[in-house]
Amino acid sequence: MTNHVTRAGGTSDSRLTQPAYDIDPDDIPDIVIRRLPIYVRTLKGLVESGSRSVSSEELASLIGVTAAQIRRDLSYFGKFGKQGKGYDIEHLSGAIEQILKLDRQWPMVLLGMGRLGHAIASYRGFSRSSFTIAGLFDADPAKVGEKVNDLVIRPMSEVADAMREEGIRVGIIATPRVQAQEAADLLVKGGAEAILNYAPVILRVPEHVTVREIDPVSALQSMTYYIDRD
Amino acid sequence: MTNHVTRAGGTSDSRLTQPAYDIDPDDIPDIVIRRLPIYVRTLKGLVESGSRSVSSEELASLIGVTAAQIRRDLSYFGKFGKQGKGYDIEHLSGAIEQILKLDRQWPMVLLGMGRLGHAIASYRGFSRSSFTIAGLFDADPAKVGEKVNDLVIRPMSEVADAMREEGIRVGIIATPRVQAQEAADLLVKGGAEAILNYAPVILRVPEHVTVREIDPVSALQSMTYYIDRD
DNA sequence: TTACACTTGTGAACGGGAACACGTGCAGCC
DNA sequence: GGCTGCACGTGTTCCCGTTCACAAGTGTAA
Repeated sequence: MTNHVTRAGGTSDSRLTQPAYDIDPDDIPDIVIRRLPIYVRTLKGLVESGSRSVSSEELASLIGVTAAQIRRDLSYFGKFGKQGKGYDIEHLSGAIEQILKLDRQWPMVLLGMGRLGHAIASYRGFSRSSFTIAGLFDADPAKVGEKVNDLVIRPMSEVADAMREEGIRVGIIATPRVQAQEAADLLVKGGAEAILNYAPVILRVPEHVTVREIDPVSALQSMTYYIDRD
Repeated sequence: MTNHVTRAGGTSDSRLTQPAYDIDPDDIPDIVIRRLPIYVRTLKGLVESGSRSVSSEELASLIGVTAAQIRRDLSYFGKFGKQGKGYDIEHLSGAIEQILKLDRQWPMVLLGMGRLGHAIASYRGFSRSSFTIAGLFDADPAKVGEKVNDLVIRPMSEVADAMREEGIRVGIIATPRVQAQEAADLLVKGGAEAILNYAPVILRVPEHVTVREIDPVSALQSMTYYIDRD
């Protein structure tokens, strides 16, 4: 995690071009990075509604944060707005997508093809974004060979090789809890740099690998704390 | 959100009893609350492995946080440990479950019975915890009447009434994006205090309603930022 | 019984992200 | 074309969660 973020070249949008050289990704709080997808999503909604530009104030009220926070967040990456005018929606949206490297397709492997794995494999939300499930894997020989959405389930042992061959660096873990760490190790062996973990375990991975947890049960378990009456 | 947290009565475990009166839930950072389910989960894992007690140090390294943080987190709710000894695993686990109100069953309604809704309805992770899906709802008349795991899909218009009748205060939204706010409004109307939202939208809800987002696409989109090479 | 090793609970210090507040520059209008 | 006002970008302040550090309590062993 020591390279620089916004690559030269890319789009030919010459107005509103930001410098954005010499930004160390490590200097930007992760919390800021996690807000960026929300900004993109909201901006795309605004495009649909036909707007050309937004102020930080409007965007903020749409998202439910403060305008100052949006301005500060964006300032980490450059200058995207015009004083007195606001932000050009399409431009800003594109710029953030570029920052997040969403201006390309990301193939992913999916590990664990039980009920959850099947559901994820069929989930349409991924394909609508920049992500494609390109490989399905399961440790159970009985499941290997089964066809799901034009993909054949392959044996777990082949994950690392498949990732290297196909240049895949994003993995999804949907195995049972006890096999999740093992799955993570395989992903790391295959060169994974990003892991989406649906198993309720804290994974041990090297420094350079990012992990995000999807944990609906924890989410529910923390919400009940706030429920008032019995 | 102005009542007090740890109710009197409950378990009869008289050793290691903490005071815990006069704790205002609002005074405790939400981030702390969100860590508690992880503590419980880890403690339960330790029970299985046969241990009797843990130190904050051990627990911390298991979870991947600092020992000081665990001690501080727990201190918001009372005194659960013994100096020189650590924490009694079973007791601490039970105490946190009580704090989170996991010492009972929470029935939930599930709104939106598309692919995602079906997957959630069949998800075993909920039933293994303190949560049960008690009602399925969809706006599409064609889906109404369909039976899924012993439950019949009911029309969306009946949500609020059903919740009040059955005393349900937790809802899951699995509708398409554009119907999610509408679904949230119905849940609020039915008296929901906790909403688990799988739709990629920011929901507008009254102050006293807690919402947690499950958003795998955002998670992926923020991770690609950190991926190094092309 | 005393000494010692261990670990908690918490006051105090620290650090980092959020919010404030304003100088600056662009836009639009008379 | 000059003037007015709006909204960005950012130096500064503030706040809150995290970490430090240690006094005090507990168990063990000689």
